[in-house]
Amino acid sequence: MQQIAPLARFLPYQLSIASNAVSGRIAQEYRARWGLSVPEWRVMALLGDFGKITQRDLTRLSLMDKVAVNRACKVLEDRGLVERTPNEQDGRSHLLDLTATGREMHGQIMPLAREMERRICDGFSAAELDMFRAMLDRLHMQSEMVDSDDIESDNFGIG
Amino acid sequence: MQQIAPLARFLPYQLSIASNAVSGRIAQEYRARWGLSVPEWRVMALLGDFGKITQRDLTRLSLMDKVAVNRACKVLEDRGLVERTPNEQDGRSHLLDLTATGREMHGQIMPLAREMERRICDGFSAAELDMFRAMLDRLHMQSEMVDSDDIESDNFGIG
DNA sequence: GAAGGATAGTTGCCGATGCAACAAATAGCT
DNA sequence: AGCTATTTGTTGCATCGGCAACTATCCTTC
Repeated sequence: MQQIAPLARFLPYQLSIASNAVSGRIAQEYRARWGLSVPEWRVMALLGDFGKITQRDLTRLSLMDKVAVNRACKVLEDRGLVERTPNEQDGRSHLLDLTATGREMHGQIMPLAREMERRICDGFSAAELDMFRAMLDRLHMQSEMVDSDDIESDNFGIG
Repeated sequence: MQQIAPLARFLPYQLSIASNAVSGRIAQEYRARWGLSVPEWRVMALLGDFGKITQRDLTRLSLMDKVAVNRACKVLEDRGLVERTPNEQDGRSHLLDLTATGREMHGQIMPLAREMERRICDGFSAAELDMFRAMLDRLHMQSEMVDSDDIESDNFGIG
């Protein structure tokens, strides 16, 4: 058991456990302080920035599943943090926005988010973080471009 | 909707969606080709490298929950890819290892893993990837060191 | 060697997440 | 206008993953 597992150098794995650790730590904080789940927190963050938008807009902005957005909105509405008004341009959807209570909570939530981000990233320069973000975005893109058939045909590059 | 959402610059969020995209893409591949879940794949990778070890060892090496390891082992055993032999040093546990069939599958799985990693990381230098891995590990560590009470006491650093 | 505590593995349960199917409304085509 | 396809939001269902509780075995201490 002295040997370092190759798994520990498999980048998708390292990415996964780092992401789980960071997200888990932040989720724990929001749950403990305000009883908010991650999707709920994301919706509040977006509504605070964008004001009256639809669930569809929230889905696109958050990159979450529309069902996750819908459930988060429902919970927030039941808690009186978010309100819906009819959308006169489109009868299928509603316009969502923070209530006064929701706006007040948003004012506490965002500073905590920034502070936790700052602490988690403590010790890295702005340039390092920018490069890190750029790499994340590119890995994200490139993972979606990998073509299965392509891999199949060359026998994993070992044939 | 022209504005770039601040959420898109929130590092834990970027980390989360990048990780989900990468893991999801790879998980899809393993599911389609061999019907393996991510935990099952990880167990096979570790058994291929370490040979006869216990579930406890697998839990430590994989950083997964012991329940996840147990369920993965059970599925792999039922599929005839993994076998248990009694552990003479400790009657509570068994020694797990790949069967001949499992070893054959392992021989196909690992090249695919490396090839997908290579394609997802295509365009980055070894130095960039090393730095990226180091940052992942450090973010992981630092997220676990953030102290709630500490944040509480300074009112999120906003006075 | 018996008792108490620790550890390995297992099971059940609950919450989170995602997809498929659906209803309501809109948009496009003729 | 009327028919069809698309889009938005919603519900139900299956799955996944983690935690708590439990059993069996081991270790320590007396």
